[in-house]
Amino acid sequence: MSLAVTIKEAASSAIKELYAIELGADDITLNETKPEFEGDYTIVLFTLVKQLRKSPDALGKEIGDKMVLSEPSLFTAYNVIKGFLNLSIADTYFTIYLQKNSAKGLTGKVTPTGKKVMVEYSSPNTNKPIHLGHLRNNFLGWSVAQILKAAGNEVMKTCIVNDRGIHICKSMIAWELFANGATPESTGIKGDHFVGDYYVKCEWQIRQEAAELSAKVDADDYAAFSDANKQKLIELKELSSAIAGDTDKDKERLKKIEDDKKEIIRAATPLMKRAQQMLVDWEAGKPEVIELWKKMNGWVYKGFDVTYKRIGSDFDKTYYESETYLLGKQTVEEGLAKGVLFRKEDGSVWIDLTAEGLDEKLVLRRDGTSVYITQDLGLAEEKYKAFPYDKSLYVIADEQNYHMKVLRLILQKLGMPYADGIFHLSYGMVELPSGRMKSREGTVVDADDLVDEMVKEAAKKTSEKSKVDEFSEAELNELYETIALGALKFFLLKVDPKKRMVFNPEESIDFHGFTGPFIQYTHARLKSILRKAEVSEQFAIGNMQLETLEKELLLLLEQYNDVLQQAAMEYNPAAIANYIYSVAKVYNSFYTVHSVLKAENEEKKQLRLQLCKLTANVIKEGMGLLGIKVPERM
RNA sequence: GGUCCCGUAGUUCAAUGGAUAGAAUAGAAGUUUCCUAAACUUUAGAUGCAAGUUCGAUUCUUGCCGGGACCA
Repeated sequence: MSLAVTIKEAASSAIKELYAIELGADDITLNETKPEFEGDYTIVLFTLVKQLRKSPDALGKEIGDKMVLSEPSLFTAYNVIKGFLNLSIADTYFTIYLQKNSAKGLTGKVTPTGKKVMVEYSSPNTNKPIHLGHLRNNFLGWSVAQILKAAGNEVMKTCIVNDRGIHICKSMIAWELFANGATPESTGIKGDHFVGDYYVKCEWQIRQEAAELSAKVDADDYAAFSDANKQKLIELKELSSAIAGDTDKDKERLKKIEDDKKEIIRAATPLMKRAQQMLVDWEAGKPEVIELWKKMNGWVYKGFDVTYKRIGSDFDKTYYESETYLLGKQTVEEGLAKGVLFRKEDGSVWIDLTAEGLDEKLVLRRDGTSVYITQDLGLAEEKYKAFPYDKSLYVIADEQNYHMKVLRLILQKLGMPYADGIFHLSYGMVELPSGRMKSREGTVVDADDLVDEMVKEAAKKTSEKSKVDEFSEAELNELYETIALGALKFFLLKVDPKKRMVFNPEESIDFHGFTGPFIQYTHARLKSILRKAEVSEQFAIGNMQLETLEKELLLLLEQYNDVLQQAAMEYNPAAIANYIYSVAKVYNSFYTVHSVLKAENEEKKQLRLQLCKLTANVIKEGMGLLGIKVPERM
């Protein structure tokens, strides 16, 4: 049982004895005591005033007296200031804790919850390489899965690969047109980048064609368009000429008209038509299209494998959209039978979510083809069959909030037993100082490039510091990777997932302060000490007096399990990151003030060695939860 | 037009309704005969605006202003 819980229970039993009122641990507000006051933990008395009908000061005195009296080995003193009851915890509590825990690692202590949790994350598209935004997703998903495992859950990591669709066809078309049979092997370009380049080429070409078509449209040449679209374009033209365009509202309307026009023109370009046709051929299973598709996706997967391995993402099960995109139609049928869904006159199927404050939502087109949400309905079913979960997390960016809300609602209305367990772990987008990353404008930060650059930076910094002269080249390279990825992962995980964050390529690559390398460095220093002296587990340290910083450190270390539980409950790796950082920070302060190897006496030395060992363990495990390795030396 | 999210030092991030709002960076000033100075110490600097609930509000409610996302 953690110290915080122990204190709460002690308080609640004191209150019970004093006032014959039963309070649960949750009714007691417990904080760490602010440094300017005497004490370690603080009970906020205001919350108790109403129920116990006494002044805060009187309550503090009575409860404090009672607690110190009934558990003298735990509480050594108390004071009451302005409605706060500050309790001092006996040093022996910490020394005993230290002795118990320094020897063993911390993992495996948690009791299994018996709960199954599925975590879906990463979910890449096979038309472009992984970028910075994906990295946040990958790190977050992996870390949350790890945290949930550590908290005693059975976890299954899944990935849904978006391997079909019009965007995939675009890369294929461009490759056919421009590649002359080139391959990743022949060019030496990583497969995912290779394919991504053709996607970009295709987009670029489409824009050229669209510009030409647009000029024709402006000259009233509609030869390239169907009658219906010709009509629409003419209408749009008339509409826009009717708008004055000087107010903001007008400008907005004009922009919308312009966008509609662009969309129609884009769709009429030869390349878009070809891509559309290719998608039809793909769905029809046309052999040469399927073959090309397999070949190009194969290149992409080879590239992804390299990146995934490097950044440490892995999955227990991978779903492919090409295999799931037809799913969900049966679910729609069931929904119709149950009357949850309804069919409109044109044959399309909808769900009415107006009662929930949302709109009507299309779930099946009138020609019977799927929309995005159709297959998500089907995939949800598949996932539950494969792993009957209590919770199913979808790690998806917050731009999908509406979509995920609808998905969950539909499944709930259909009465699916797993619907309530669905949770959208929504995270904010990563932005650049100049704003949102846009692949069309080429402002996307590529993951491979970014990691390379950080490795280079890590190598430079390490050679400046040079405490690893005896390392082989292979060991050095491993160290650089460890530091670079440590910096990157920590940077992306230290922020609350829900919040949008800004990545500044120049400034964010930092190895000082609140960063991964700072913690890695602290760990290396710890290990350096531990290599120089034997830690004797048998040594009795039970009755020693603690220095302020020793106690402060132990107080923090003792909270490890509570923090883990909290992080698991909130699906929030940032809670771990913040905690580990404060551990490292306090340790560094301790390190400068007190010597371990040259401690005042042998007992102190042993105590501090054990303290070092426990600190190193906590740092290693905590960083492990974030997917960050800590080096033995750096 | 509708729904949702976000506004905290110059900048990037913290803060289960609790005490004088924490860090990091950038700025200023220091600390290497001693376990790794990627460290440590000192210093200055912030809750968008206006009401409300409360003993107490960065946190909850409402309105406004500003930024973003989505739906149509």
